[in-house]
Amino acid sequence: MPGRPAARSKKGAETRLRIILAAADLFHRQGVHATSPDEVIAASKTGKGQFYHYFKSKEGLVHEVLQHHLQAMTAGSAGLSYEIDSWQDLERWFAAHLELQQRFGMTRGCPFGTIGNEVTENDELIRQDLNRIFEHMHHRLEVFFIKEQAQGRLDPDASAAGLAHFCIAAVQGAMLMGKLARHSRPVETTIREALAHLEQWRRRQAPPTATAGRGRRAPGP
Amino acid sequence: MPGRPAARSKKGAETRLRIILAAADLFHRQGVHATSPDEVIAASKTGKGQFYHYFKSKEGLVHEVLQHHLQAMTAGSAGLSYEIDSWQDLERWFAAHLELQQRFGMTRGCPFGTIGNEVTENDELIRQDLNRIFEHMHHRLEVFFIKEQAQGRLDPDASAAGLAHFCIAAVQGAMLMGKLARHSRPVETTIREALAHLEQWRRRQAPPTATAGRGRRAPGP
DNA sequence: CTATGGTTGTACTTTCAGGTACAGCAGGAA
DNA sequence: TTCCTGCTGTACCTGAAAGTACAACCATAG
Repeated sequence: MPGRPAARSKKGAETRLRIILAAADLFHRQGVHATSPDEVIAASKTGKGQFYHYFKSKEGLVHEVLQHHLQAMTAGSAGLSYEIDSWQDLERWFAAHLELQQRFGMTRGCPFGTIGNEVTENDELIRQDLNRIFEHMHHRLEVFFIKEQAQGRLDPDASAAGLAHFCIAAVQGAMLMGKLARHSRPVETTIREALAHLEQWRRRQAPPTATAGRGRRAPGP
Repeated sequence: MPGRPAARSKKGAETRLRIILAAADLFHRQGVHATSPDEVIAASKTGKGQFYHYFKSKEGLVHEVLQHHLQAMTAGSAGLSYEIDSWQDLERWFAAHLELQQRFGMTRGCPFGTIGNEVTENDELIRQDLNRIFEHMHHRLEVFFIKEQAQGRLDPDASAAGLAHFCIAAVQGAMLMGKLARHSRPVETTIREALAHLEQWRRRQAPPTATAGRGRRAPGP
């Protein structure tokens, strides 16, 4: 039970949320290290009193921001939908990342990747928070792939978990490239290739007859 | 012509290099923002005098570190070979990233990705340095793919530039995931899928007869 | 109305990041 | 030798980042 992380009145909850949202935006724009409490305070139109009333430290704020993101993801209220129940949803999920990048003039990456790359060996708590976020994304994707396999719309030889990692990694890496290039082409082409790869696994029931083992599996160990 | 970026004596050059190498390692471990000049000075066994004698500011040091990396890449003296002249070389290139991650106990990502995600709109110089580094990697890969196409070992319909982006993004994203998960599985599986995707394009001359247009192309616009 | 507990604003403190100033040294050229 | 120039060490300075202290507010339960 930490200091006093929660607000006990409606007004307090609003203030707290304003701080979290302002911080989330600043973290996305410039990362955690480059963002000072004073900046967050200014952006959220609050004061130092409130800040340290609701968050025990800057690290505590980061933690709460990530918790907020995670909650938004699970609740479906995130800016980007992680409800993936069809291939079309999956394509939308990819496209949403491209749009996210474009929305900020190609100057930002993924909020989680931005924060994630700042993590060091001392930031255990934050690292775990981020890991949970990515595990959640991974889980959503994996479940979708497994379901598709069960429905016979995805090669049963495919590794659902592996494909999920692959999708996330492609998107994360692509957004980094796009941000550094200040261009959306890296994102577009990477997404295109990633989708093409999924397309390969898709609808390939690997009839045990002819084409089996013709190099379609990922190379073994 | 900035202050005095270059060393004029052999001893000076050694000191300068010690600082660059120490900084490169610290940046890789904990990022730029989390690394202070004092830390670099301590790690390189030098003093403030030397530091500001050879580098006009911390940002200047970052720039020089990246230039050093770029030079190492072009000279082939980087820890990781970017000479890609065969599919085996390409597999080695992927594998080298996995080894890099494992060498540090899965606690670090790619040095460039780590720095790259810290870049904001104010760090134009650094952003351009990083972009050049990634462009260099991209160019190496693209040239390889083009050559393979010329040799008839890669589908001429493939986008060499797109595949290059795809490879880099996959590796970058994978290393971020691996660092956050403190595990190498995300990297392994992502690399596996990426290679499987390349395998698809490879040796597929798309004989204009039978299999043409059977969903192998990336989806068009 | 008045305590009581949550909420808010302001002033202060501490530490450290980043950088300057400057003095001393070293080693080759003249 | 004595310069001259580059190299090295130390002391110092300034501002900002992070956090503390505390007083005042307000809302409402009793």
